[in-house]
Amino acid sequence: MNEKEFLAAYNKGSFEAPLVTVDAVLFTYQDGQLKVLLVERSNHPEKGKWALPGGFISENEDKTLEDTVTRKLKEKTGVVPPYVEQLGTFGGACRDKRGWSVTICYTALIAHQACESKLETISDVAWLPIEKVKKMHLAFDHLKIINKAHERLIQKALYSIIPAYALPRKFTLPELQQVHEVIIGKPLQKKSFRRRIEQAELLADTGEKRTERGRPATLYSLRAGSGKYTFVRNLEQ
Amino acid sequence: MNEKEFLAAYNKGSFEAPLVTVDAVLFTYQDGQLKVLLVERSNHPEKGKWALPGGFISENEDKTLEDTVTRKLKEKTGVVPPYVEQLGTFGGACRDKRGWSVTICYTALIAHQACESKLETISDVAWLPIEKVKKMHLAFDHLKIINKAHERLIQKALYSIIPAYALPRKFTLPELQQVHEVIIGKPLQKKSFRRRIEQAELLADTGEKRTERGRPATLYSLRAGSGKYTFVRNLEQ
DNA sequence: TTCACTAAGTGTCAGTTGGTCACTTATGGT
DNA sequence: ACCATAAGTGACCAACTGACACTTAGTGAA
Repeated sequence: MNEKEFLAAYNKGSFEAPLVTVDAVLFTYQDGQLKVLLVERSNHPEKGKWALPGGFISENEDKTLEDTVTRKLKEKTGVVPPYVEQLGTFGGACRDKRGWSVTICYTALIAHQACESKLETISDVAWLPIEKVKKMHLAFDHLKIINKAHERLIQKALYSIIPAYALPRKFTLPELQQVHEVIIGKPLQKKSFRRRIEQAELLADTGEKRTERGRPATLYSLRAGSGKYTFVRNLEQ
Repeated sequence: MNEKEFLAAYNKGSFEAPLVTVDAVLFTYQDGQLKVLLVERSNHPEKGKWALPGGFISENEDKTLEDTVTRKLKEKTGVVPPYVEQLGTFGGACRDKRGWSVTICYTALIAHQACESKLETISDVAWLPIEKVKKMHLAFDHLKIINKAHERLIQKALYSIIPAYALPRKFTLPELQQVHEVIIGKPLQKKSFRRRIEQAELLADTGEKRTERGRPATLYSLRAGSGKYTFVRNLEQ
């Protein structure tokens, strides 16, 4: 079938288009764990199972795919996460029993504190530790998607300071190192970590300190405009 | 609109789903240049303009998105490229005048020799040098997509030997270096390049040599099973 | 006020990697 | 036999990274 034939069938409605959704793997750091935001499905198929937050494109409200994902995340968390990046698109004939489906997935990071109030008002949404999630049986192929998002996040933790977006605006270097360690799953050398971060010149010293047992730690924030230049070495993506 | 309402509208046909296509940026190395395979559009919209090869998902023929992209590339080149990787998905309300559209894009590499015979039989398909393409006015947002694919390919040329897939099965290290240099757009140091490649242990010495002025060059081939382990350093993608 | 405890942050050295460039090697042609 | 040409290597230096001991700045108890 060529393009002309396809479009003729499509316009007649005699062609079944794939179901298109936009989903997000939203990470945060809470209680020393890396957590993922999941939603309990209230509709068939896969009713009752945990799934990634997401939904259908709204041709009225959305101009871009990013509009869709941020709209959906705002519905669940009340805020737009500071970091959102496309992860990949998963599609196929068998991933949804209704037939061919395609989901465009995003990875996002947020400080859990930023959306605490909203989350308390919704019962079917929860932060779940990624280690626990990996043993669960999620809806569709969402576990595969989460695994891919985690793999990518590990790479980012090794070569960038993007994990900082999982923390509140002000944070200490030891805190940031903990986030990296939890993401990667193994301890990092303090000196090497700090060197890497400092060389990147992507953090701004707020001048403030935080004290709680031991020497006070300097509070840093992500430098303005570091959105696209968050990489420590001259790698990209 | 929640999921239930959406699905009700969708099933009634009262909801206009986005037009979903799968496209590919297929690169090759020919005559000292990096080239991209483009197709001249024979249908509205954008009729007559050059566009990326691609098309609609066939719910009969395709089980996965990779099936769609390889099927489409085989239609144009006669063969399935040895390297195909998802690049990203581009969607929005304005990129196609017909309304909301989504295109899932792939990057692919192939030796131009592998598809020469087929290409001679199709008149509206051509290898165009990327430098020329960047100054052209392509259909839809395809130039933006090609630029993104090129940026990603540059990163791969810096840290992997994936560009080897743009060459025939057997090639010399100086040839591979040329491909990398053309992709990156600047010369590379011979010794550093060779060290990087050798350390990766991803090439197999075929035992053969190729002579044409000067000392004969050793012919290498990509090691079997190096498909997913093509990276020189322990980076990922 | 002094001392112990804790955790942040630094100094330093050794091993590794990467850039540079001159050198050697293998071939064909004069 | 020698030269031209291009492949492939040796060797040095600078930069980066890991490892770990050390110093520093705070709290709280004697």
